[in-house]
Amino acid sequence: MNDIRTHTDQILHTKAVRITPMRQLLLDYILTQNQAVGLNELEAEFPKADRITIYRTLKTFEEKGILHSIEQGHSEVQYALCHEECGPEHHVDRHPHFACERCGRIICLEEVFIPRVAIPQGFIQHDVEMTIKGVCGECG
Amino acid sequence: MNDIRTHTDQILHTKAVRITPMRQLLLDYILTQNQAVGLNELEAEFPKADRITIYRTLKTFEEKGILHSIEQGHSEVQYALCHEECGPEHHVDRHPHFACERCGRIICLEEVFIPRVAIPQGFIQHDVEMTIKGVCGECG
DNA sequence: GTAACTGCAAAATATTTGCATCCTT
DNA sequence: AAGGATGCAAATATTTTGCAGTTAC
Repeated sequence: MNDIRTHTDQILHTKAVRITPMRQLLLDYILTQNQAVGLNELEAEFPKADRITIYRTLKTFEEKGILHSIEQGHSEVQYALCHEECGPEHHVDRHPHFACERCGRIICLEEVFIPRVAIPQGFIQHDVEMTIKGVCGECG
Repeated sequence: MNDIRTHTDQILHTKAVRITPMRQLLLDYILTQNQAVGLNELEAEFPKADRITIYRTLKTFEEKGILHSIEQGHSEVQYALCHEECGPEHHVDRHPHFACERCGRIICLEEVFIPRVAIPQGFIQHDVEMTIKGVCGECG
């Protein structure tokens, strides 16, 4: 327990994000999940917390390189933990995401490398997003 | 001009979608674009058309395999033309999309093949979505 | 002390459904 | 004729901004 808290503060400190109770609370929770989380889930998990503050905390975490966002489909944006090297204006989360059609979970496939594809002449690539849709191991 | 109209009707007929003026209008327009379109663009292009009808037309086109949807980012869903083989419950639009950070256009990279990546044991893959973000040839 | 964070309010944007009427097949 | 499409209305969901009070550093 204390380890998690310590880890949380460490992350916040490393990424130059002010340590506040709200941020500790949210990051603690996200660290225990091994799937991406969305705003609605966090709001349900912490009913006392203000929805807008959670929203802005996620945005801050994304901007500072603690979380990365995943666009899953016609629903809500999901957030998952970043690599350690991520920082402001610098994300290296180039792994695919798996979106389960049954349970709706978004799972980071961190061990899977996204192959670089050829883009047309004159185009500049900054980032890639890859989402695989199907049925996860627990639902299959 | 007549060629486009004929082509439009051909597509509608082939994909078993009833031919109506609204659908001809929208599909005609989409056929002339070589980038993905969104609901707002279509509404602006056809001010007399009902927004909800456009919305449902896009949904129908997607369901019947005429258009496929692209989730670009924290904005609106975009739609682009399908391959000919696409039909209800059967999409084969497995090409990457390029999202330009300057002009916001979504361009289908139809000639680029999405490499198949390894997914964990027990997972079943149904579909892939890949979006490359950067600067397009015209903006670079 | 200062800049940043929080909570409350409110708005802007996007997505979706109901229903009566009209149109395509 | 019958089932599907359209337009009007309205609801739901999602994302975003403003501002005053509070807090971390």
